[in-house]
Amino acid sequence: MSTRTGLVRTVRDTAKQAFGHASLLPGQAEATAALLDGHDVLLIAPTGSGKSLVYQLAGLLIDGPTVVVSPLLALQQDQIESIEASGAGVRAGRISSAESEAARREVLAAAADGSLEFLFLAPEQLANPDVRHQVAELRPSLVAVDEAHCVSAWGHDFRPDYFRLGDLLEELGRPRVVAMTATAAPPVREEVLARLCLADSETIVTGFERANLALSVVRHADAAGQRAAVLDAAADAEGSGIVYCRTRPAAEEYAAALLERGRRATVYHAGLGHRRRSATQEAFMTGKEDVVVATSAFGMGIDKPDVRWVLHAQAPESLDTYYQEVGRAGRDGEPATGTLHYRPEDLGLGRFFSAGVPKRADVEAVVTAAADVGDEPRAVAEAAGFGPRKAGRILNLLELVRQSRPDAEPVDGVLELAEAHRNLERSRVEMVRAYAETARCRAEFLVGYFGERLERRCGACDTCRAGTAADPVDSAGAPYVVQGRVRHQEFGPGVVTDVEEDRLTVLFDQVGYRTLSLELVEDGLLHALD
DNA sequence: CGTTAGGAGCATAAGCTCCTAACGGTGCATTATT
Repeated sequence: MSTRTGLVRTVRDTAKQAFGHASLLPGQAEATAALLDGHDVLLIAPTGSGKSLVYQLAGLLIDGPTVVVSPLLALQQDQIESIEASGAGVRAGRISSAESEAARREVLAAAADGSLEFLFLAPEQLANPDVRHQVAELRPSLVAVDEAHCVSAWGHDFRPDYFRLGDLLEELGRPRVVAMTATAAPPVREEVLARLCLADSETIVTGFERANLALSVVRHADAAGQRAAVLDAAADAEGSGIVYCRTRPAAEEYAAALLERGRRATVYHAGLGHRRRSATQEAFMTGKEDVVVATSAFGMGIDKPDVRWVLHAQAPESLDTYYQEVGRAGRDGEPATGTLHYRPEDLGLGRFFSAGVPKRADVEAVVTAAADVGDEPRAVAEAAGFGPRKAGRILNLLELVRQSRPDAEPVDGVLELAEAHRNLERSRVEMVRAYAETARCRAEFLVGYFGERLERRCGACDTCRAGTAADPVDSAGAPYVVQGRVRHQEFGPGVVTDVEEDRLTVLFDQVGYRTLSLELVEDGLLHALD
């Protein structure tokens, strides 16, 4: 009997005694036992699969307080209430801009005397030196990073403190870390592991397949036809559903048109104010509203089991986003649909939103400022005369250059890294095109994008039903295998992410995803490394 | 990158074309006003 088997037994006993769970879901015991065994863990499991229980169990079983890093204040509130109502008899609290100074002192004092086990905060709080030092003095033994894909998705520019999270956790005394997310394609996994410095870690992945979800794509030639088709589909679809739009005006417009057609529809986006947003979410959760027409703001924390359909009025920015959004349909296991209304022109928005390469002069200004005033982002922003976001992004890139290529000239290094990142972002947009235009099984394609393999085609998507989808290629014995390292004469090193009969897709370090014809590659253009 | 709103030009005038400029997503925290 290994110690791991004994630890799994301990975890199961605690789940039963403290939380009243007679059995655990796939991955829960395994992930918790790995933490107890002294490892960091990257846990990739769908929403509703009980990721939270992993850090809750580990938090109870490991001495010392647990810090939970969570991106949204509303999400933190839900989790705190759920812990305090769980029957485990432990307290949870948080530090955020929504609490008074007195409330913050009380929470810190309770954590220090051991009466509060779980302390929630956003990365921006840890970026504040005062808060960070106070939290470090609690000697936290475990850190849970919830929605860990944010490190990659938001860290580069939108919320740069996510990018520094690994360094910030280092200053808490390097506690054990469990990073949790519902989706992470290989480059996202790699980035989360690297940014959070999870060296001696275990990655635990539970199923990506959603057998009850029928995927389809409707292609449009013009915007008017697209709009009409979206409205028809959303007006007639049975049960509750979500319509995803790319812009706020589009969401407003579709919601109004659906209301006019007699559908109980309401709009949700970040321009609407907190009160109205939480009212909309509540109305949707309780079934008072049938349809929510939303931007990507409507997402994290939405766990309504009986969403019957998710409809994308326009192409999403990436398949990572798409899987998250479409995955909100059919959590109850009953049949559900995910339909993408696709017009190639809509991919242009993805290009626009992905960050460009900064100007050389701006990079030079930040490098100079950092040499003068140090690495504190706010100080650098002020010294360089930039806004915090612009300065933060360049500073993040500079930090990466220092870590990965200490001998490089900093300005050139930053520009090269920014270019590689832009290439990756653009290639991810191209993967949306590839998904929309594929003749293969949609589910197989999507699951393959996340580095997993579907043994047989789903049988439920539009291409399977139309008979165009072939069975998955058996790559055993083939020269290129999924996850294998390769080197291309022009594009450099990369990892194979997909193998088809006549072509393969490779994620290159420098240029992102590329789909290559096997025929063209045969003349020594691509070499398998091992 | 793609869409659209608005102005200029044309010139029987009204409405058409052409051009340009502006706009487009996700949230933390902080700060100044009611």
